Amino acid sequence: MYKSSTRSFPVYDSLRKAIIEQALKPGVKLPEDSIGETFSVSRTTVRNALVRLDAEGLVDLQPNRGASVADPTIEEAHDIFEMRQCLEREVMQRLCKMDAKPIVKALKAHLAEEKKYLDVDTTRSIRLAGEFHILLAELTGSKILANYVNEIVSRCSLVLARFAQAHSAQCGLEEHTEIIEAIEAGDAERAASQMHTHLHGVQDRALLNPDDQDKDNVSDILARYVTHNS
Amino acid sequence: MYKSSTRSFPVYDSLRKAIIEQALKPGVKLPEDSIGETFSVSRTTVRNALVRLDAEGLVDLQPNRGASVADPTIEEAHDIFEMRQCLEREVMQRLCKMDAKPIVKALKAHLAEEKKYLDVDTTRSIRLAGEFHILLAELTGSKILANYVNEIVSRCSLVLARFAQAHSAQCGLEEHTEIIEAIEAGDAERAASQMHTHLHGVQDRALLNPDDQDKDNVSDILARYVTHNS
DNA sequence: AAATTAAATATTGTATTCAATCATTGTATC
DNA sequence: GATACAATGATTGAATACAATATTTAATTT
Repeated sequence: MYKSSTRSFPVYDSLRKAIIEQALKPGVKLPEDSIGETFSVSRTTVRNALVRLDAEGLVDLQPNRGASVADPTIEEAHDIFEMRQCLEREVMQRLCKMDAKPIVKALKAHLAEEKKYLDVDTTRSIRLAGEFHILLAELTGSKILANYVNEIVSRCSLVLARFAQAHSAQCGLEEHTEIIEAIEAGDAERAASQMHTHLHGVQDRALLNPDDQDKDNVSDILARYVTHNS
Repeated sequence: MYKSSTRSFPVYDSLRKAIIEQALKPGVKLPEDSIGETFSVSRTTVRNALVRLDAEGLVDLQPNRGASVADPTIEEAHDIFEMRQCLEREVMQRLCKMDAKPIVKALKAHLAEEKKYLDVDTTRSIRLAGEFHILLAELTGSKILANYVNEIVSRCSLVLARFAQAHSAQCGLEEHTEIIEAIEAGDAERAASQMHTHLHGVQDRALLNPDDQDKDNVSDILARYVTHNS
């Protein structure tokens, strides 16, 4: 998935995770210097990571003014969710045309994992909920589609970080279960509609009564993400 | 759209155009040195452009082995076209929910341009045909969707460069006309189906009897793209 | 002659350096 | 007290330099 230099990958990956897990909030400045110090790499290396994150829409890079965590407007927020609806509908339709057996097996395994950490490890729980959607996309067998879904799910996390009140908008486990059942039945119509309802729920809880957040500093937050593997 | 350093933009843009216009064929190596010389910039600057192009899927960046123009497999080629179908269907559905008047006006203006250069300037003609699809996406008002379409259209050019025999697979003007008519009628079903047929035609002509191409060098080709503003 | 190894060359990875631009603070003026 | 300006400091832009890794060529061995 990611290529390019060995050293910039950890920077890219840590920043990405920190943004998705909402430790780095939208609008926070990302100075090359301090990030470089945190990871003991040069600015050159940091910059590569930032360019990539900018291309993925997680970071906003402005000439001569540096990088900051992307800070979507409410319009962009809606756009992003609408795009996600489109992509995940496609995922549902494709999955329902395929052999359900191995797909359902993989999904149920993931669901078990989700259950396991529910009310135990919140951070992990949130991550797993997101990864459920990515797994769905991967199971279509299309790397391109999976990439797009991965990207849009990340950007949705960003939107939630920006507009939702703390963790109000999370994936419901039962809804994931229902989606799996629809796929098992090979009912594309139902699967797509379940997914639509599911995502719409998340979106509504997030965007109906948006709650403006305030930002804070970087270095200490980021420090916790250094070599924070898995 | 693109941000980041002033100097790397021309490099990014020229490479992008050269790849899309199929002057730089899939698999061709893109050494940082020679590209830097062509644009009179340092490798640092070139590299930024390459990282970005890699993120967009037009360039393949491998650790310690440099960059080359992406060289999609036949499976990826199908994936890319399928993805494009998905995205452009979305575009059609959105456009048909909107006020047709200004949309149709913009599209007809573009179509006139396409007609103007047909059989006159082949390169321009091909570019305009691609831009018709991008214009459609932009008219939805969603920057995110427009970006995705832009990206996927570029990647389709790459696929055509890789598998189609020279210019066998081009957009038909009449088909663009029919799409506009469907939008004018506000008939989402028909618009989507027209678009599907249109794209399927291009795909078929390209991927049914794929024709392996051979590659050649970079510098002289790129030279024609330096500050090729228009 | 074919295959292996070793040396030389070319290319990329990354840090460092200096220049250019932006942000901030302090000062003067109205 | 508010605004405009100037000087300082901080941050980014981009080239250079050196290290690490690949690739090519030549030499050696079988």
